[in-house]
Amino acid sequence: MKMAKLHSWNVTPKQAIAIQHKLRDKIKTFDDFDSIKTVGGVDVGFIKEKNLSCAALVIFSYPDMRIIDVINSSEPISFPYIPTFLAFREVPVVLSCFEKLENPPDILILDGQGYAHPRRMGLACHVGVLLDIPTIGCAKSRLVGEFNMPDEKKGSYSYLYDKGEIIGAVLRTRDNISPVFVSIGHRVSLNTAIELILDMSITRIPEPTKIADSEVKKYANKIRESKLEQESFFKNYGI
DNA sequence: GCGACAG
DNA sequence: ATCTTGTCGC
Repeated sequence: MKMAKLHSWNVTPKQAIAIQHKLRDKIKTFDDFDSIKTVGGVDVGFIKEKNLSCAALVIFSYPDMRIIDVINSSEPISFPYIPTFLAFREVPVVLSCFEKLENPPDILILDGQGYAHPRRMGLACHVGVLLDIPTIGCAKSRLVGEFNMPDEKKGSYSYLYDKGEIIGAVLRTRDNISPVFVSIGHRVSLNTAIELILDMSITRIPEPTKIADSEVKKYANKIRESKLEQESFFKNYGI
């Protein structure tokens, strides 16, 4: 798909903050999409020895949730892991997956926070705004905000608050299993985000994220194996 | 200054 | 995230 003019990814934390502040005004906190026919899930993995970040973007038909496409890509690691700057580490390789895609999914689920971020610009918002597509953030743990534990029953949730503002929801996707943290990314309301995540969850982690996670691990292992091939190749040629 | 801190 | 074996529980 076509990409808009992007900002640099080779930045200092101070520049990263400036970028987050600038992009923050572009977030659409309301539903802005037509009927959902496809949903996507992305996840990123790292191979430190090769300084590579790899990603898997899985596209599903909706609501039947059949896998209709799997796209992989890898890029050099360009940024360290620093809380609140996750996007600068993971977005580059996610975008390279989208460059290989003709049509983006109607909704994209990311493994991390969206609006539930100190500057309201978590991973899901960053990807959503840059590609201008509907996104939802679903994280396994909290970055910021206060909340009361929701009831143990699947479907129950409580709101995540920060500085007097609702920034997301703590949602139970399974009975008696630790909740997930849902927040909007772009062009989706929080209520819709909660409903969709619940609808796409069979186990604790929503299917798009779960499948993307297994796919990226498969892909990363393939790259690790090819490393052995490369080494033997050099050996065979006496390099 | 100290503690917290998505993946 | 990644490194790693067995093990407790539905």
